[in-house]
Amino acid sequence: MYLRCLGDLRPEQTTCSSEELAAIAGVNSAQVRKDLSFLGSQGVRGVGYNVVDLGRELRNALGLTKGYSVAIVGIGNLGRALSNYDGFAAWGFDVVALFDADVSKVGTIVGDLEVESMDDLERVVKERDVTIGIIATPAEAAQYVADRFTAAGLRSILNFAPTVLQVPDPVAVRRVDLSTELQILTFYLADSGD
Amino acid sequence: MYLRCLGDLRPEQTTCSSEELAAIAGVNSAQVRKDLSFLGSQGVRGVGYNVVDLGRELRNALGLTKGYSVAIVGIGNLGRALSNYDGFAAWGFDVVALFDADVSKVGTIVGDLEVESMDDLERVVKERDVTIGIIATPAEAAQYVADRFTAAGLRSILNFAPTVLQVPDPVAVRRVDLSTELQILTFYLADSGD
DNA sequence: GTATGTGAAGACCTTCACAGCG
DNA sequence: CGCTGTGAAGGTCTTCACATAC
Repeated sequence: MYLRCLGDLRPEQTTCSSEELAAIAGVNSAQVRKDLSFLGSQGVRGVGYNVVDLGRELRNALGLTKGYSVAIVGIGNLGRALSNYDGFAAWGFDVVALFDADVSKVGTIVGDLEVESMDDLERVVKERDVTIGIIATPAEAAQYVADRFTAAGLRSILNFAPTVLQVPDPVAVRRVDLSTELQILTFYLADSGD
Repeated sequence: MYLRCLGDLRPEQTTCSSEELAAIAGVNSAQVRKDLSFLGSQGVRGVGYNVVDLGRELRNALGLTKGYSVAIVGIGNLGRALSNYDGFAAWGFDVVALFDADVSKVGTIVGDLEVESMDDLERVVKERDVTIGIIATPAEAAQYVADRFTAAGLRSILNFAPTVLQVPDPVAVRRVDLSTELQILTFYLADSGD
């Protein structure tokens, strides 16, 4: 988030205070300093943080120094949108493979990639050095895909299916559940008497 | 999340323990009981929670008893995917309006809706009783759209643009940032020495 | 003077452990 | 006996406040 906020600054701005970052990120300035202190002492007292240095250190800590190859399973509306999402490339993420269980979709072209068969998942993951798998399938298929990803050696999964995945310990899963987000909003609506 | 987990149970299952829910949700069983105690005493000692009753109470607390109308601004890949997303309807969310600033998109049909002009936003929001706004625009436009939404009286915004929105107090914003999710995964990768 | 880095305090969230009820 | 509901304990995260450094 802080890395993104740095991008919101005017390009000519060389230095940035915790107060300023806090305002952009919408958090407390003490929070910013605590968080950034994780990187070691990057700031200069009386001045603030050097924008370029801080950006480099954040990228470093996040492991964004090299590119990552991403595979997407489930080429429905969401999978297609993710395949074409510019935001990934901007941060060094490269979508290198698309899969779908539906044989009628296999072979079709989405963006500049061909949809491939689930049969080839393990092979392709290895050949193209995929490190992150995205699940954009219906809920029923998600656990199966997660198992296949895990078997293929992936240790990072982004799950858009509305299910909690069971995965072995070294595998990290992030879940994005669109309906849940809306439900959380309606909770606030109900709470404020609407 | 618990509401979703209830849906994962076998249909004939009338009762469900906190232990069982915890396993499905991937959390501690004490957590489940604490969370559900927010609803008042719904469980029966020695037995568990009545699935139907618990579902009703959760729906109630979340304010999911009535339907909500949703408007989407920004009909790119993501906006289009969201327009067609089945998962919303299943929880009583009804996408009733699509907007885009690009005049060449205005008038085109996406799903069963026509993309409308930003000029009509306030009018349409009122006419169709929209309560939730989804922002699927580029980052640059997001704050402007949020301001328009706020001016139109919306108090719930789901933001897919990679920006922190500044909104007045009664407005609730949830942010879903796809790139950030991937970056969090790479942090774990870096952390575990990959 | 200004802004960081950080102990200490406070708020919040999670887990334990068990009394109490069906 | 089984499982909830919940005080108490234990964590973790956030904020305050100020010594410290430029």
